[in-house]
Amino acid sequence: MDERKPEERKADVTCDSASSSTSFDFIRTIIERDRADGKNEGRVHTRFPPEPNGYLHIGHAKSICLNFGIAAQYKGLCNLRFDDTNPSKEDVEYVDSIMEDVRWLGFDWADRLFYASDYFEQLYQYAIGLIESGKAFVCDLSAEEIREYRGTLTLPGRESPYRGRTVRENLDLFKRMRDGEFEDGSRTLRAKIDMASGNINMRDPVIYRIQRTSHHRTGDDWCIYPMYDYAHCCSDSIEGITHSICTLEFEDHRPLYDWYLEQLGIFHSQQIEFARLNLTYTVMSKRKLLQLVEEGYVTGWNDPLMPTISGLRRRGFTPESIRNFCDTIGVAKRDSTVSIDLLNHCLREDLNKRAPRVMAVLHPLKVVIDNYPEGRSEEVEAVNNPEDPEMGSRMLSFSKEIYIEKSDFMEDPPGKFFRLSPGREIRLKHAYFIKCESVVKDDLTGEVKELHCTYDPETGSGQAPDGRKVKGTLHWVSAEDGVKATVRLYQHLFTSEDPGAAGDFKETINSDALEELTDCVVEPVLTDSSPGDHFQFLRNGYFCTDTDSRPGAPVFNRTVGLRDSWAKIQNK
RNA sequence: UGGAGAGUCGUCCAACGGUAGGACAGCUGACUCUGGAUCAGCCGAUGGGGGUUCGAGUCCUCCCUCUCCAGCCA
Repeated sequence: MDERKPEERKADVTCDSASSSTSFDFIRTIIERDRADGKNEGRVHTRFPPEPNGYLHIGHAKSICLNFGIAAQYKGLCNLRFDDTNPSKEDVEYVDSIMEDVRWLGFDWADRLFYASDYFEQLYQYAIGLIESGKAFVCDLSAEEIREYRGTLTLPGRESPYRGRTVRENLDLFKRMRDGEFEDGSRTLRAKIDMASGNINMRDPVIYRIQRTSHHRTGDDWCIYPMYDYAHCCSDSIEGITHSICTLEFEDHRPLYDWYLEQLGIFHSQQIEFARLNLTYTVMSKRKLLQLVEEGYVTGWNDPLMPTISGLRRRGFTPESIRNFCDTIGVAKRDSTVSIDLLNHCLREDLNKRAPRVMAVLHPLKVVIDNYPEGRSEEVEAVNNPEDPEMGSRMLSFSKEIYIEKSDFMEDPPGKFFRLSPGREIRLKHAYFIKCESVVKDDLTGEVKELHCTYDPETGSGQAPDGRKVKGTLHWVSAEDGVKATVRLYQHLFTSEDPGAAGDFKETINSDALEELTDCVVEPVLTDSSPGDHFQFLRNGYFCTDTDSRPGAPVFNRTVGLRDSWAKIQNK
């Protein structure tokens, strides 16, 4: 009984009295029903089946979270299986990166790492069975001819002239295909189904093709390789996969998936299709991502601008935030495009709890505190994270010259500007109130070069003894021990919410997506950070140390900005 | 009359035939040594027409719109 309600994740949701308000997505609904029916003895076994022909992206994360998540929820298993049936596009580089990314996301396939290529011999034997039962034949039509014979979406196809070969002849020819007697592309093994089917996948699909390409795992053992439709369902069957979850574009392939398993009479996995993830301002197809990499629009698969798992990781995303995002978006069958804002929300939610706060000035403006004693410096205490007292505090040194953010000063401010301006007093975070007394400008350009302020020694606690208030609190870095740093700011990679909508997606690439600031000044603690460390740069956003960072020359990526209500006011 | 699938707030996801709910975004306000966080409130949807029913987002029917499929890719 208990195992019928394994909603562990939602266990802490109030389940008051009779009406259990738990709702399942359509996949879990199917699984619940299957379990209730005793199908597969109640077993739940899924798999994540990437083709190693590119890096994983956030869309894959949705599938990974679904497959591994469902397995965990129902105390089942989830395999990692590489769908490596096309050696011309695949590479070990991708195999390695995929494993790294799945692990980083927090999932574990234990000892269940498989490759479709593990099953090549079994698949070959199955194919012989198909030939023997008259369900497959060797076809001598060229690729072009097959296309012609296939018909069109509205017109039925014609049967191959080789469709009537005897079992004996097919067996002989298929063996010789394997033995390498024929040219690449000269023959195929095809299923004998229905050339008039409205479903083009059923018009005698190719099962095996001849291709002399070294395979990254099987080397030159094979010169024939099975097609996806055939290899995938058989692999699922061999592994005892109960629920084979894939994306919507394979819906049309399900009849073929079922056909192969039925003809073969082997364990029948159930294919279930869901809508793939689309994100605003993002392209998600591996083909397009490959193009961005190969044509140099980004620095690589792990460019922080990329929606790849490795790109998001370098950008500073956490696995928790991605998993939480995948839970939040749910799963359904309708095409949808999730707002990138939701991803960013999940990110901030996580980082807000865990990222230590530090001060970093991105666009420094020097401030001289005229009444602060020359040569003196003092230590002030700064909490590391107001959300989590356990993260403790650190000491900062404060002295006569500091830097503040250029945008925190306006000579002639509009009404709702709460920051520094001539004659106005603000608070320096963790330190004193200062008041702007005068402005030093460049004679030629009029640019503000330096501010002269006075501080109130009585306000060291952050409060004024006389009770006077300030509107704003600014972050700052002491000029004396601030460390110079490079900071990379990112915008969306595309200027269009739907990059592919109006023709070529590359035309909507945002050439200003990366802005590199080389004159930033950060707190000295940041010199010790290592790649991947997360921080909140107070009032600026969440940042992480980049892999390009070097001792004495730190580099940070802005992972995501803070919600900025001042920016909203300005935009009105 | 090619086949398959899908239509619920701006966006995602919910709703045994029984008060259309949540999240993000947006807008107010409160609070704050981050214009952050937090809290409170507001805004806002069943593609259309018929039908069944005491009652329809849900069932039937007709229509409309959108997505996918013509690789020896996956």
